[in-house]
Amino acid sequence: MTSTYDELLSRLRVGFDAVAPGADPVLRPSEHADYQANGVMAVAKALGRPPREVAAEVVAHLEIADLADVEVAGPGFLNLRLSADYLSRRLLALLEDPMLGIERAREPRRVVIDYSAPNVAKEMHVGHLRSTVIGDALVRLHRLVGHTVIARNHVGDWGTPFGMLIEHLLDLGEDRAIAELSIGDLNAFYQGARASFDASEEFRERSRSRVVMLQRGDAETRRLWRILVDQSVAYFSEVYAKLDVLLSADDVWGESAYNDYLEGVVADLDALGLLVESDGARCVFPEGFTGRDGEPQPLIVQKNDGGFGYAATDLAAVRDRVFGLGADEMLYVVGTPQAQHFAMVFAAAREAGWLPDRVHCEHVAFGHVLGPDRKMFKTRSGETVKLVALVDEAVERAEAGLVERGADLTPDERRELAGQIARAAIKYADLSTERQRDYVFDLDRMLAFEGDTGPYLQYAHARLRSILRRAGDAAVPARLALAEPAERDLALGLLALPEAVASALEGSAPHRLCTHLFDFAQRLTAFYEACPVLSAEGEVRDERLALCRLAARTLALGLGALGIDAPERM
RNA sequence: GCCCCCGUAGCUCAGCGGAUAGAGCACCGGCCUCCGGAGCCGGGUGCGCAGGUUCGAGUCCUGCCGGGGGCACCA
Repeated sequence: MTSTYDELLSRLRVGFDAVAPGADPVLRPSEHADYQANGVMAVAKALGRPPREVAAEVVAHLEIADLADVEVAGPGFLNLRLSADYLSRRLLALLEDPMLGIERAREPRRVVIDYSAPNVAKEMHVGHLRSTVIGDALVRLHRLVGHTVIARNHVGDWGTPFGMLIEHLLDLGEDRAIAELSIGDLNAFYQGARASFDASEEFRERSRSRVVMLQRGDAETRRLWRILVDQSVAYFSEVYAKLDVLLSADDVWGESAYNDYLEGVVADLDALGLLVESDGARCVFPEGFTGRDGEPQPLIVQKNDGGFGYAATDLAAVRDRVFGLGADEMLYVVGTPQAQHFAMVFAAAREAGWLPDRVHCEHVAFGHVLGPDRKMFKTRSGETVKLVALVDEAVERAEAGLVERGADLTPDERRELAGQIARAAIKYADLSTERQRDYVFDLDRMLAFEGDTGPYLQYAHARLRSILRRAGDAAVPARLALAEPAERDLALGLLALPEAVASALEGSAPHRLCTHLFDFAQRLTAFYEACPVLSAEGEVRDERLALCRLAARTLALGLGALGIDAPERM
């Protein structure tokens, strides 16, 4: 179904084209009307004519009466007010549309989304939260509109630390090591390895030679490495389940997956004449990057010890995703400190011809999670905060809140609901701020049932479901009159969902959908206030129930696209 | 030294070059025997500073100030 916005836009284009072919109508939501078109002033300026005269001419060429009334306002704005007839038709169509008016992509793309990326044998911590949650929302949003998404969890499963980790595994004994890892005590394991490494020259020596054996593909060493990876991935999967994130073990495509291609990357860069040896390292110097002393900035693909830098892995991954997976689009959901690295990798890949212009490639960068002191979020003792601990605490507080409110639930139901509320709180707080910004992690605020929070939106949905349950079956009205302003405002909110989804996708910006859903929930409270539903009669009751059904589905679908559950009751 | 991100109300944050810059929280005052009060209404001259571009700038450009981050072999 074509969205209201697109419908209006294409009608407006006809009028603008008649006066200034190709001009952008600049269609926006409006406080002064339902929508406004701001393009007239620019056109008038270009033509050297009075704006209001141009506006009148544009309006004269419009065929839009079945959709909206148009009125010239101020210096030359076109104010559009959707007709009652159109609104009614549109809402009736939405009742039949499982997508609620959201357009499926005309040309579905293959989108590779790289996110989460924890490290093997290391705890998942608050630093992985944003990548995981934002990545998950982007996966869901792309799938919603019909793109094919390939999730890639670029797990850190390779590199020098594995010598130390494998030796520690041997020192502990396999059974005990597995026991430790399987209960998710990854930090203890890692710190144990670290302690031995720091304490013993003999251990360090073993670790170094173990790395060499690992890189050479020694079978026994690989088997031990595999244990570390498998145990860790199993643990990550538990964390993803706790967060209700779509990632599974099948999406794990760690750094090691590209090992076999690294030499080829270097050889091919060399053959292309892009490789420069500098201080013993083999580097690409992509155009336009300078370092500390104004010198060209290297992207190190092979270190002076012969090992491959992570740039080599990332370049191999780009090649694999473009030519192996046939990606049309690639999103890297990685923190903002990596901005320069990715800019250089993408630039180098483009220079090498591995990243064609047709492939949209974007570093979806995000800011830090801050503690109450506005510094990097740490525990009181200064340690990084485990992701599981974070979620568990949120669940406990949500459950305590349910107990306090005297929710009529069995303990199992209460636990389940507390989990849904806790995840909503954490995810929504993360998703609802513009991603490049840092945000302050404040559980009390994000768990609140009032204000711009996940639980508030869940509540708005549960309240609608409650009304609909009590209403029983209702006839679908033949027409929705929208006699009350609050009904009309709610209807406009329903119609704006496709724009919000499109906007979130366009900017890889889930917060735009969050903003819309919150705005929509506020329209709902105004609607409740002005328009009793169950006590209304006849067609008015049917109409309001239809609006409630659409509203409930809008919230459920919108929250779902963000990875947030919409429970029936709260 | 160079580069990137951020700076909007007391606090947390929206704001796609358009009209009088908004919301939530907190605070104050009102309302409601009403489908879930987890509510509703009212109360506010705040876009870091200075230039510039533009018919129009919180939004774009330049410089500065403040915060965070990056700049050669960790990933």
